[in-house]
Amino acid sequence: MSIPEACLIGHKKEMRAVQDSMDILSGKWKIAIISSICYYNKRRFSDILKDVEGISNRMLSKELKELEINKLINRTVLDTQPISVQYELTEHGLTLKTIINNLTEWGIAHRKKIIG
Amino acid sequence: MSIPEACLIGHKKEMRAVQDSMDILSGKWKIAIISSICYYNKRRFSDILKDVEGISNRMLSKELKELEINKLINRTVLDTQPISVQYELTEHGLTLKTIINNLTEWGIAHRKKIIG
DNA sequence: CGGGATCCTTACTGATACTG
DNA sequence: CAGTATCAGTAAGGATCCCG
Repeated sequence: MSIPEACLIGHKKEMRAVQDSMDILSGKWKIAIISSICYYNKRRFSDILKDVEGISNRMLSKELKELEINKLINRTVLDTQPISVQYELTEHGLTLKTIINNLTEWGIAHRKKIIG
Repeated sequence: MSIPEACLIGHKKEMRAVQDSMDILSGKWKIAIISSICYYNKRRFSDILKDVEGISNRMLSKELKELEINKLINRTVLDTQPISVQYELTEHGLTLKTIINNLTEWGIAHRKKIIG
């Protein structure tokens, strides 16, 4: 992150970038959903429903749709009986892996800090 | 991230860790607020209000309070006329720097991808 | 300047039931 | 199984005014 002297002027660009990320990732569930898919590589609707504690199918459906629109995940209908749908991260979605890992580590560290 | 064969069992622990992080960081503004303070080291209320586009003073006030409760930031009242209040990251809050940087980079990359 | 209080609108969300 | 539809409650957020 070697940041030049432009620091003196401001960080509008960085702030904008963070906002851009959050526009897509914010919301109560998105990160958790992406994590689920990321950790398992491929994941079905009902599996994600179990991974993400507390989410309703209505919300999951909606969030998955948004993630698909933003090209972070791919949706594949499998020809099973009954039907099943598989989600996986796109190449672009995979670039979030670092962030997921950071959040996982930070969550663990934070929990230790709180509990003791 | 060398993950052992425990993969086969599941990733409940990691999922939980991510959720723990998000419980504290989610919300439309928190990450942006932390970024502002992080990038400038010390930042006053009115400055953050300008950095975080679109936030209202009511929301900023509320979010800052929550971040303070979670020990991510410190609040210092400066003895100026009129009064001013400075916020800075705690040691614990500083551990979020990696995540902020990742989000910044990802935001820039994502924008390039979308615009072309 | 840094908020708090009030009011009001919209977005988010869960529960439940239903369909291909 | 993987959603969709409807209903209704809660919470998030904005605008405005006020105060030390």
